[in-house]
Amino acid sequence: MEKYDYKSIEAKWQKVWDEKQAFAAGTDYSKPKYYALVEFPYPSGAGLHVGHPRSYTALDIVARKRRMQGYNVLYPMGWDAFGLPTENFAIKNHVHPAEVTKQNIARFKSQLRALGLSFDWNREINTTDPDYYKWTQWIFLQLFKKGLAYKKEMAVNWCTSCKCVLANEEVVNGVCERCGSEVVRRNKSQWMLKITAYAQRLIDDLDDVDYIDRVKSQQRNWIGRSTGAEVDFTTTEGDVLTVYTTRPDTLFGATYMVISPEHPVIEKWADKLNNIDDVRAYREEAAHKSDFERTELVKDKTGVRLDGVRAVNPVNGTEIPIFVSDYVLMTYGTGAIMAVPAHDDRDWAFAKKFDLPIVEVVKGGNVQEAAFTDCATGVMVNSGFLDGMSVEEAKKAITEFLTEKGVGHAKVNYKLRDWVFSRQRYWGEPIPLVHCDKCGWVPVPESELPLRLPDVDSYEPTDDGESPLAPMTDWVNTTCPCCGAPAKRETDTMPQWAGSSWYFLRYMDPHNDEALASKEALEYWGPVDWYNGGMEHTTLHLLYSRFWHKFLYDIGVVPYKEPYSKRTSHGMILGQNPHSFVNLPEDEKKALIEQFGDEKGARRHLVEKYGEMAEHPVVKMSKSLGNVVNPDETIDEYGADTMRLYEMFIGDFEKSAAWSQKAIKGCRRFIERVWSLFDKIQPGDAYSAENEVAMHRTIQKVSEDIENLKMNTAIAQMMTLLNQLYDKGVNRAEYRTLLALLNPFAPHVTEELWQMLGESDLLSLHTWPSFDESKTVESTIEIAVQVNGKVKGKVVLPTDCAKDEALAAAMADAKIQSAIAGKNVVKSIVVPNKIINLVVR
RNA sequence: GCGGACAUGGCGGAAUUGGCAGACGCACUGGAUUUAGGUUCCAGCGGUUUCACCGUGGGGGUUCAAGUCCCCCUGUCCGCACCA
Repeated sequence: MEKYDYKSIEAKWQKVWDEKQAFAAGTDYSKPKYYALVEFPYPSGAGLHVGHPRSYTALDIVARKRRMQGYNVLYPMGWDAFGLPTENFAIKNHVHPAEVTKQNIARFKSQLRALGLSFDWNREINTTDPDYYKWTQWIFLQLFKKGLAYKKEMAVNWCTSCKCVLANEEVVNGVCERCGSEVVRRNKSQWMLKITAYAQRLIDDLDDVDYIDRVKSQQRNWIGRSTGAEVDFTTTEGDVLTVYTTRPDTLFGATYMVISPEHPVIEKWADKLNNIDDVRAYREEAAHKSDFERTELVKDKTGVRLDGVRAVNPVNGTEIPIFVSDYVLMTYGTGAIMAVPAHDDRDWAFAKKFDLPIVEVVKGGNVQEAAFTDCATGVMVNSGFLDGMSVEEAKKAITEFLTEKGVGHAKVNYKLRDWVFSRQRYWGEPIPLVHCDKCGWVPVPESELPLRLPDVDSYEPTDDGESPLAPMTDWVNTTCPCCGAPAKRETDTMPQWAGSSWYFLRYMDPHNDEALASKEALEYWGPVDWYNGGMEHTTLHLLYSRFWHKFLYDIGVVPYKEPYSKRTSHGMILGQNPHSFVNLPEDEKKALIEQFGDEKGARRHLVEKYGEMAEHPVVKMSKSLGNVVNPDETIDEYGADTMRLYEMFIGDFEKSAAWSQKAIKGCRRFIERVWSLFDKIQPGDAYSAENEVAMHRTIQKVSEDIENLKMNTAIAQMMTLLNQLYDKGVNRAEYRTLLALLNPFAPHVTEELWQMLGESDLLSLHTWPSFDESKTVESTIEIAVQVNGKVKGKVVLPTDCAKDEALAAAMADAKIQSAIAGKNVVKSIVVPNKIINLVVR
């Protein structure tokens, strides 16, 4: 038999699949459909990362299995190509971003093709294609027409390096998610999308979809629903200050109030405040703090008391002071709180610092030492008519009381904020709106879409926060579609998340120029049956696209309320840290130990030299560490089949895993052994008696494991089977089944071997093997026999044999007899087909 | 601080959900083939004082039986973070 020549085999079958259009999704809508989806990549200049194929291969396996099971499968791929890195590269190298995008896509595409992924390339999409973003703009216009897009002057997150506004979701620990630079607050007029209008539905409908739990809980957490009450406090100025609280039960314990530095009432009261200068100074200080500084100082509370105005507690008439402090946010609730230091950690810290009274209203802790925040066990005290109630009872009673008196009511709040939707950059979808002095903001007529990005001389972002499109007067100056008067175009563009918020719909009917997709296609293909992607998109892309989809559902464009039936998530592929002690070559380890006394000293030295990360043997791949694994080289050295198999075998799919240049060899050996087994095939149309159970078990295990993304154990099972076939012999029927099971994982080599068997059809489109559950069990089974819980012997019994028979066989065993000799068997447990345990004394 | 996940050989990881811990692979050790290296094949591979005992981060508990269930502790990772 010839040598396993993976290079020519892989090239050959990729060409055949392409020529035969083997993986094109069919348009026969009477067949059962399956829509498998992976997140389309941002085509960066760095090319494909070894992390990309982990997700793509896993769902490729699912898609290939579904095809073999007879489904009409849609497994598409495209490009999320708008975005800053491309624009920055274009600026630096004086090329048009469209040109950069084209080159990057070409590279990505050839890399993906080399992996043998069964994408339907006829349906390839690109978010920067005007025929695509025409519909992104169209959806935006529908949002605008329904009042869900609005422009607002507000404090926004401004990345000092990207010179661009960021969404809340793009700010991580006070710095830019993308570039890590400082993010500051700036007041700017921005387009906003009212995602908050969908907050409750985005929570509720999670009950109807099959997402892994951590995705659901992270989304719920991000939306942040809380229930409580709004309470009106009158003030000595007569104005009413409304607060939001989740603990209305503690109202009797409110000993002061705090308002946010941005609260409008401050300027209203300016004349009445004896210390207005101090208050203004404090407000200025707070405004100039970056998000980073504000979160840095979490522990230390600052604030200024409003001297001259006091509030009145509505339940007991007590006059209480009002403070300004930046621990109260203008963007949540009403921007004002009632402070109950006895039962809230932050209020407690503030009260201690400013020496304010702490009044216990829920019994159960020592409120002079720490706030008592437990809601489950406490009993109300010092609270008039609430005394003696539990916290839950008191919440209900006080809310009813406030409602009756007209000074409060139950209220639900969400942490979720509206989506800041404009960016002051070039490489994004133009926002299709025109501003007319007479008519205000007017949509570009739908017949004029797409509104194309004009060519500009400079893509440079500007320090004053204007879009690079702003100086393009020819483009900017237009006429009002409404009244014909001179008007100006919006020059901001959409954020990168726009194009990806609906792309899965376009795959269903990618060439339609009359609608984003036809009704029939939307009805047939949707919703996505299985969507896999990264955890980092849980609160961004995944939430945004659910929002857009619900909106499209509301206006009758799509016929179902959730876009994705099932969502799973893969772990990252990490690299070895070359600076970590355990990864050093042995001689270097020795040298360091000698130099610094012991391993501890050597490690300390490495931490001093390279920082804390030296203690982590496994880290993210990065150019600076030189631990980036190049997929092209890996495919060149081992082949795509080996690479696919290894990425699936590397570990638990949901957890991050470290790439090992050594471990990949095991997968290559496995394929070589499958190849070599070909020479040992005996004739036979049915499984041999010796292998039958193993065959059925393997089919069952592989079939089930694929559904649960347990690819590592599916492969282990096939390896076990292969070992047995080497041991016990293999016939044609067995070999055919092995090839079919392995095909989704290693499609090229199995296709080649299939052809070598004399088959003329494509294995990729052949039927998936079936198993008979009754044939997955052996007729006899070896059972461990324990004495007092310790294994003392083993007996071979017929499967499902009677308990007394099993017990008799165990007692007859010589080893067991000696283990229980001279003792009394006081109890015997027989679990059929599992274990026998004798309790002796 | 709040929420979630996790802890098993030298390493990645299995364990039918309470029933023989360490499947499968990597690395390693011996042997065979080979001029040699690589490849391939055979055997071994948790620990120890090896006819046995001890072993799933540590301590307690439930049970005939615990990696798996309960309580406490320690550690790691992730998400959110002054959200009232």
